[in-house]
Amino acid sequence: MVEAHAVPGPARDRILEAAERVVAEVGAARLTLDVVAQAAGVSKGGLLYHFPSKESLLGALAQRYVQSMEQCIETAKGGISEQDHSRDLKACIVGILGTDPRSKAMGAALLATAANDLTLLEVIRERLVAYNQELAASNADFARAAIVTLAIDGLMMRESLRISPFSETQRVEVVRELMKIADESYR
Amino acid sequence: MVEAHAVPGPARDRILEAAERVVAEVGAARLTLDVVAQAAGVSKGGLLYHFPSKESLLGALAQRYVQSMEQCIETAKGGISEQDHSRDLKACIVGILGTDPRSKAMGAALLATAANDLTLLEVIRERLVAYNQELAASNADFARAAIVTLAIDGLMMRESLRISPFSETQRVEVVRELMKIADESYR
DNA sequence: GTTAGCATACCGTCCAGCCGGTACAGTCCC
DNA sequence: GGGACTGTACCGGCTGGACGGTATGCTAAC
Repeated sequence: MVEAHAVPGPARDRILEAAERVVAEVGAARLTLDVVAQAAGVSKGGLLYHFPSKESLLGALAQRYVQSMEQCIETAKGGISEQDHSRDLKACIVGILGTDPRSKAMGAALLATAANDLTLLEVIRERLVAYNQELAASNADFARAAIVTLAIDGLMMRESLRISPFSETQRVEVVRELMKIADESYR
Repeated sequence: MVEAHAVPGPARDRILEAAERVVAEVGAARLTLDVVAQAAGVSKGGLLYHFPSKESLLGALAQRYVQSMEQCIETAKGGISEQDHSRDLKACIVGILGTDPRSKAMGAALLATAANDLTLLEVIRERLVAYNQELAASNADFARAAIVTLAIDGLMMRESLRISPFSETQRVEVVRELMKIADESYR
């Protein structure tokens, strides 16, 4: 069972966070309104007050995915020198593949949304398109930088689905090599 | 609606193929036994004769994912020189990101299985672990080669979820660059 | 006549969404 | 200040439909 964390704060956020926990722990198929409500410490009626339908809950999860991504990257930027040419790309690597707990929940949000309705992911696509345009307009080697972002996504997905074959040391190697390729992308 | 393709051949394969079509067209959440049966041109009883439970159907989809992957790669090997040191890795790129229709269905199989029960993906993890061991034992630059495989997965996933931001020409660029990194991995 | 390969009808459960409530904090009027 | 009214936030039982699975019937092949 997914326990109800007595987390304070706005009910809306508690519900979204609870939904991510439910997906991570019992799977996207068991993401029911009752279970989410219980995990969030709210009644079903209370949940439906904030999210009038399951679809709206899933849409909010997709939105949250985008926000978490931006926040993780923004936070990670703080740890990288402003002189570094590949700062943005490295922030993606560190932000998403680092230890930020928000990044762990992102996979759950993506999976839950994707499982129920692919069109709800449009908001994520828009964000990726914007990022892609930035990349194309920058002085980076486009293809090489794009591959870095793809590898980030690939690793995140594998870990969300628990099918990553890497040992801990291998993972460290991979992340370090990603940083190296990020450097190679800018010159 | 998902039309019933009057595809001949063994019913079992027709059902699995139909399931992949259903997921690709209407989403993993609407992958119901009734819909799959209809799409495969079989009755529900007929479907349940071949797959006694939904779980067994999903398990077979995961198996099929592994098989499709191996076949796509094997087929692609034919188009690459035996002298090429990075032949195996390049076969992955071409096989999975190429035009083979089987590779298109793989994302659907993965998504459907993941949405319902992550433990059914174990068979996929095992295959990845095996491949990872091959890679580690080879004379390739491990991290660099691993990144190629991760980027392949990342791109495949984005395209399955229809959130890939790349234009057609950008995609070609990315694939070409992947081939280049594959070469860099072996020397 | 027995088995393989289906089809049809049906059952029980689960779940999304609805609805009739409750509690409470304003706030406007008198 | 106190009654009437309104909006916000939330509760929990209910129901109708969907969906997984069962039970049974049918037919052609061997």
